[in-house]
Amino acid sequence: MKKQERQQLLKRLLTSREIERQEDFVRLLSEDGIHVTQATISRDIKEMQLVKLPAESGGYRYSLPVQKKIDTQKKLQRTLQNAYISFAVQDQFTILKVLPGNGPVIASLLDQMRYEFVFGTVGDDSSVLTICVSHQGALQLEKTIDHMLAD
Amino acid sequence: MKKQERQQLLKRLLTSREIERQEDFVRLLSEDGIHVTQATISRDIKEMQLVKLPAESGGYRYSLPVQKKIDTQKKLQRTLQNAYISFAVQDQFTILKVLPGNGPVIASLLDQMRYEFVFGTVGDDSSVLTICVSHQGALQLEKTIDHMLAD
DNA sequence: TGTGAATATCAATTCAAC
DNA sequence: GTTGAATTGATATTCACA
Repeated sequence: MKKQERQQLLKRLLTSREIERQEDFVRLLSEDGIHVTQATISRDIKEMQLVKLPAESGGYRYSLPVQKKIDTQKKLQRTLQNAYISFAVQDQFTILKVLPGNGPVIASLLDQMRYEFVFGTVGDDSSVLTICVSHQGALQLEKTIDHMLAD
Repeated sequence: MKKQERQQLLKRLLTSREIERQEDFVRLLSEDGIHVTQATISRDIKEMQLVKLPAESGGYRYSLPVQKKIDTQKKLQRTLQNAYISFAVQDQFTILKVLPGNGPVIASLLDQMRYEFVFGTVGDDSSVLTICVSHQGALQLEKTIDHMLAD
């Protein structure tokens, strides 16, 4: 049993079972006849960049890596905090005013976040127009941006 | 100092500092004159659904929640595992054949994943055409899909 | 390099108090 | 409902060795 094969198996387990603890991996693997210790699982998890998430259910779940999304959100937040001027909502539209030069990057980052309430975004030098799926959606976007600015 | 204020502060710290351990939070808060214990931070982290990520640098970082991205990936993987028929690469293009009805949802999920090597995706009833940024990118997409199917 | 055994470190929970 | 102190529980690392 090579490390790589084991790690493939870990991924498979991750999507097919609820893994709360590293010991769960140890147990499930041993049911498949693969005997490793928690120490090895810990190393695998680090290497695979798996994460332990607080689950909605109240417990914890191990999950696949998520680095990119986080990076995007961080960048958007930082950019907003640096460049924000004003925000307005009308119907399903929003207009975000930002410091010159920041419109396109913010529009792009908003796109990348793939908010389900955003239909599309376009940014010129100092404005970002967002078309939301509804007025409700526009309000959600407002809330989201407020949060980022407040954080 | 209310819990909510403290949690806002935690978010701010998260984006402005590198937090490796819960004790880092305790220390940084106490520098701001806010005295709580690791137990409280642990509860905050659970409630805010923060995650401890294996960092590229080798250590660990606490980070903002990431549930949505994970959900998307899981859904894409499950859908692919259910509906996959074949995959082909030519130049910077790929054609994925799937069971009837699954093309649009897979195209959409692929879009949502925002793979940096994918330029654009379009799905009809049973096919998904992806335009990648390069032939290399197309190969990366192939690898990604293979992984999902293998997991 | 990869691993287990033991250990150290870190995180989650319990329990009492407010 | 919220917290700290103490504790338990879980995870990361060290060290020896294959």
